[in-house]
Amino acid sequence: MYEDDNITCTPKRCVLTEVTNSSSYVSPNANLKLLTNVALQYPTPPPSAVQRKEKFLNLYPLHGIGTVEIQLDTTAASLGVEKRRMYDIINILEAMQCAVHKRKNTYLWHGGSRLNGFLKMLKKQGESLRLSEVLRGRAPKPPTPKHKTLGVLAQRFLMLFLVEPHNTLINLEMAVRVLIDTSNKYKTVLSVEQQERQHKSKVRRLYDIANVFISIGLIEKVSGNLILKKPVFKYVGPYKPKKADKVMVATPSPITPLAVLDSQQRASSCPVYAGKSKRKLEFTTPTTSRELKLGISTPPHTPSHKWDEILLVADMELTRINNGVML
DNA sequence: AGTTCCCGCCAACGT
DNA sequence: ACGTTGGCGGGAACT
Repeated sequence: MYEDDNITCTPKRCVLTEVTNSSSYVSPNANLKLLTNVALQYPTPPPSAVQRKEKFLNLYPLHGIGTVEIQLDTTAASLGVEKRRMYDIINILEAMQCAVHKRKNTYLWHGGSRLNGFLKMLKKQGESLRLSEVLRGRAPKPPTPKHKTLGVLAQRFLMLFLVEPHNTLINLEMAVRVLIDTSNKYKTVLSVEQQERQHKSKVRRLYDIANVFISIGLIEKVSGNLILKKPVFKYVGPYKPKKADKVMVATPSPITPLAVLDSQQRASSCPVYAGKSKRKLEFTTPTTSRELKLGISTPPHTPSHKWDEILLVADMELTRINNGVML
């Protein structure tokens, strides 16, 4: 994937004099200038920013290169992006265990070697967090840590897919509602528009995350959705959660988000953000956690019907709206 | 007019 | 102090 993919057609080839209407000889330097000017006459590809992630993964592919060190500053330079943007990418990748923070400015790149195992663990954690139920408004949202939010958000976003039947469609709005704990223990009641801004902000984060996930082939954007105007995503990654057993349509039970649900959260159930050092949030490595054999004994078949999927999403939307109304 | 995402301020943390 | 990370939201760029 190269960034000039955007150029839909190659400009017709012609001699310099044809475009510059100058026929006299010019020095190489002047020639260069001319070329630059000429180049500017043609449609330029958009300042490849969306492709930052692709560029990065081009440099550090998921497979093929072993374990290598990544220097943030030099990588940023070679990608032609500011360093700040490197964090956006690497934090998400780190949350997927593709890289570990080694020391200042340095990450160790593992690529996708640990991905499968990690996905299994994420699924486990997603179950511990009862995300399936949270999705349907039947369980309290897990508390969100205050640090490493991008990484945690990324992990939990992925958990949603892993915990649900395969091919479940998830949209960002819904994910944010589910994943972001809006309860602030300090009665600093956020105004409606504050909540609004916060929500939008989180959706922005999720866009970044989703794009990285797309880049590493974990999810796909499902376009042409006629029912919901917002984009929905589906999991297409390596480790298939489970065979879709009969897509069940969640009961649209409007529930009171936080009132009904008093949290009997157990910290033990979410090792994701264990560790209390403010910044130092290690994401649990599969090596340290005891072996988790996932007993997915879900044989069923019934290849999920597209409409069932859509219904499910629509239903979740409904639930979401219901919840929203009662905020 | 809404969706998607770029960009950079600046705070929180580390040294 | 000063450098490194990264939360966060305005608003540009795209539909």
